[in-house]
Amino acid sequence: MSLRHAVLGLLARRPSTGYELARMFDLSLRSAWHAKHSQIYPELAKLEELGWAEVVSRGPRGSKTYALTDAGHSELRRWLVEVPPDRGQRNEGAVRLFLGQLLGPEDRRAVFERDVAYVEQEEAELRALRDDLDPDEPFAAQVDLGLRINAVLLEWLREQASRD
Amino acid sequence: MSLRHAVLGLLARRPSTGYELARMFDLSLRSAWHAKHSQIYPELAKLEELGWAEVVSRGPRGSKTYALTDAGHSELRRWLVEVPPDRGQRNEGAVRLFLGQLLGPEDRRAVFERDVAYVEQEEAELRALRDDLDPDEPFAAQVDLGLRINAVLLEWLREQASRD
DNA sequence: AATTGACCTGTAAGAAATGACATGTCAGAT
DNA sequence: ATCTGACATGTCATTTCTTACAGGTCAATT
Repeated sequence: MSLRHAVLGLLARRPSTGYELARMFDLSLRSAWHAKHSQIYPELAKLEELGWAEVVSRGPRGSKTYALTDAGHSELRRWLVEVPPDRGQRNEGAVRLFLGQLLGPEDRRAVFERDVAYVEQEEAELRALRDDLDPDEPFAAQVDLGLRINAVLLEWLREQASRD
Repeated sequence: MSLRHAVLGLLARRPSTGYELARMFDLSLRSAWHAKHSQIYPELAKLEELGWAEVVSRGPRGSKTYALTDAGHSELRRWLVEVPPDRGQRNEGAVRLFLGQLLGPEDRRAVFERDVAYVEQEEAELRALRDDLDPDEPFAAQVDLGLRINAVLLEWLREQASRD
């Protein structure tokens, strides 16, 4: 299960509340993993039970900020370094790209143009993110990768949209 | 649920048995969606029940070849064209890339080098696939996209592995 | 003073996915 | 003749994920 280690990894970046983690899954991590708050809160409880995270402070609205324990840090490292990655993925957008060839010319064009619009918007968001990021923050490399992949995807989509 | 439409899409490409579908999920579709045979067989039964697919022939070892019905084709088209894509994805490899920044220089290098090796191998497979593919087969464009994304990923991974 | 919207945490039923179990066929090699 | 490996289909218990329900706080606007 990757959710556990995704949460562990986000907490390693900075101590957070469940609410903040939910937002991170929707924003920075959205092109890698997705999780709802209804999964996150029980998972935080589980991490605490395992001794990998603990509540380090409580906010005025009942919020609980979790941080990794030493055991949590070493578990995260162990997982990243020693556990062979599970390469299987679930990506509906990619399934659609794969199946786009089945459509007739008009439908195909419409579908690819919809995707072009989406990727363009994502590109704008990534650019904005990069521009107000400390350039020597380590996370900048990941944003850069996102931009590069978006660029080739956009080029390919445009080729497909203008095909026939 | 995308599994349903992924199966529908594979059957639209060519009528297949559950066993063949399972292999396609492991091979051609592996970077987009993953499904085990234990999910595929019940799904085929469901598709038949919905009237979207039917058994068109039976092989000597009890195999059943399914094909789309007309209703199945129009459902697939409807989904591709009219249903807004679910952009949420699950990709453990991407989570790991995202979290790689948390590691110390040595661990990070080892992890990125493992990924380089994996992507190189995948690249070789994609090249082989492209080379024995009819160049005007529509599927060739998808293989090409895979190769382009692999290329930028490989470049980025090498940069990361040789950083510091 | 009331309202709105962001913040904040949880639970529970049901759907989807995995891993293990279970069974059998057929072709080719030893 | 036996064995191995690919072919082939299914079920079931458990785990994971989604959707819907449910409740409460606080700051800023009206």
